[in-house]
Amino acid sequence: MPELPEVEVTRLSFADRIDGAVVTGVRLGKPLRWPLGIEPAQLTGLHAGEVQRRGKYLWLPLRAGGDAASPADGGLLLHLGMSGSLAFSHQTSLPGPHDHFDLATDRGTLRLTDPRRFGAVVWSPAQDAGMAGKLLASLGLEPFDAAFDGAHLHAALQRRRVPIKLALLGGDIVVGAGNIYACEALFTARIDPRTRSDRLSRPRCQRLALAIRQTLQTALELGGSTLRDFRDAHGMAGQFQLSARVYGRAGLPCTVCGSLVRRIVQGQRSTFFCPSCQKR
DNA sequence: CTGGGCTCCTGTCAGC
DNA sequence: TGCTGACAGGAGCCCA
Repeated sequence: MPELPEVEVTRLSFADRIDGAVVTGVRLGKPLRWPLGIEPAQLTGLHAGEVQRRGKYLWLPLRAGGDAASPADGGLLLHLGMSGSLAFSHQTSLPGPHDHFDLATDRGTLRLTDPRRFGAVVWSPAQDAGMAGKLLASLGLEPFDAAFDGAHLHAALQRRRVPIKLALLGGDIVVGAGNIYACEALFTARIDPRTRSDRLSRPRCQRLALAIRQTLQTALELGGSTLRDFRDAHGMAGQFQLSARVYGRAGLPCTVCGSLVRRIVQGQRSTFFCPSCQKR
């Protein structure tokens, strides 16, 4: 589920409220992708800072408080995997079978619900150290970073021979576009998802860079996509899926030309595209 | 280094 | 109604 827009919508929905909260306890459910990496009791008493996002990861700084740096300082790196969602609420119900992490604070409880458990909550001493450092190190540019433009995309793609759709999903060139938004951005840029990355001309890379930004921006404004169960930390569903032009529309007419949208498989994942609008 | 394929786990839905 | 298989928004890891 959660691609950049959903993660950002989630972040925005609780960032103000958790900033400054003091941890009062931690509850763990079933194991997630990786172990927490710290004794849960050691988090009690730490002060939460501003939640940040990097790609599809969230980083919640936790500090001992006071002015001086403390050996206890660090933070939690959170990832929603395929089916995760976060809720931050005062009145937290009894944990259900898919509630695998609760961070109780004096301002409410941050709860990760994740049926498939591909998500993660991992302690690191800093964003650029430990497990977080390792996971974030290989990420590509943020799509809204000024440095991400057609020239950058073109240069990066020159070194790749995989189909462009897979290069986008890789996340080491540009982060944030997952399966839905990669399909949608390629449609907007009128590029066939099977096109070899190194065959894309500079003008087409320019179009694609713009399309990626535009697609993610629109999704953000619509509150993300809710295909099955995505909710932000207020429990709100997203609306982007209603405006998807190719994703999930196999066999339906293209909204631009009327040709039937096709579904193919790339890297064991579905790709949707219009064979008429999108060129190699 | 690149690229391809597998894997983690559970839920849902289509088809029989 | 019940069973089976396909498929699902991510991405690390192993191997050639």
